[in-house]
Amino acid sequence: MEETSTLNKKRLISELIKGRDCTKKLQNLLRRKVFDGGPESAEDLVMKILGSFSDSLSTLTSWNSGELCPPPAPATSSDGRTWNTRESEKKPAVKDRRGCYKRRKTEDSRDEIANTIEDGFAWRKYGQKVILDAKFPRCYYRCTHKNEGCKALKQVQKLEDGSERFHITYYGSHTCQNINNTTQMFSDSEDLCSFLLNFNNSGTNHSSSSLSNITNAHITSSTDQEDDSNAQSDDYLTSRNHDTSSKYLWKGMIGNLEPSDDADIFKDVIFMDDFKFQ
DNA sequence: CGCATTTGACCCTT
DNA sequence: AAGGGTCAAATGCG
Repeated sequence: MEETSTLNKKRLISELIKGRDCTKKLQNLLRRKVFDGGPESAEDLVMKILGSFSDSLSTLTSWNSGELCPPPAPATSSDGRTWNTRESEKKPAVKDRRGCYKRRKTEDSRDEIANTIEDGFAWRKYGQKVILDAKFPRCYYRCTHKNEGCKALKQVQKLEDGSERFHITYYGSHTCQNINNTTQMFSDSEDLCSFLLNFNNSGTNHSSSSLSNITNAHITSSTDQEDDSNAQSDDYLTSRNHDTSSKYLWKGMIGNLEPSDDADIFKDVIFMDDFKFQ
């Protein structure tokens, strides 16, 4: 098991380095506006980058955890639900199944670790419970627009690792017309990853919830940015106009490489639609 | 006064 | 029976 984790780590790092190198090459091509010809065309590079991200994500999903580090031991819940390792660790070594009751997981439920409980939606707290062996209570929220039929729920519990982060579980999608959640779709790396996941997996059957676990748990770097990739993100992203989103995508990817240069790269806006995928 | 939060009780699931 | 999830009355706040 330990060896597997190490191998996964190495593979992940390798893939990310490959992705970075390809992106740099692509950056150079874009500067020179060379989109084909040569040993590696822009499209080739794009495909390599996507492949790297795809492989990385596959590696991450195989870790089966919301944390960046691989779990010390396999943690599969008996009923196939994807609850965090932290939670399963708390459980005594399974005498019976009493107290194992969890809210049923649906297709559009997902976990995330965030620095703030703010996510751009209006929530109303409807309960708080002290959880067995948990240091902090769990708070229960429902969408303020419940009376309009919106069934979105979320649970918030502070992490016990000493940080000021929260474990947030979302249930259901917002069916209300909540404001402030349709802007800045790709304002941070989390949005970028969400986009990548949807884009890159559009032809596959990946579980969106499991993938969300990973992106959301791993990329929550800023404290002031809203997590508006909320429960509705999947539908939203796939239906969104790619002209705009792709621009942010590439800005995000390349901007991290050479911050001083990225402003020039998109003077001549290049959309992902300019390339042909599949 | 209207809305949000708190909190004890009850319900559901295992 | 026990723990987690939800309800709803009481309370607080602007």
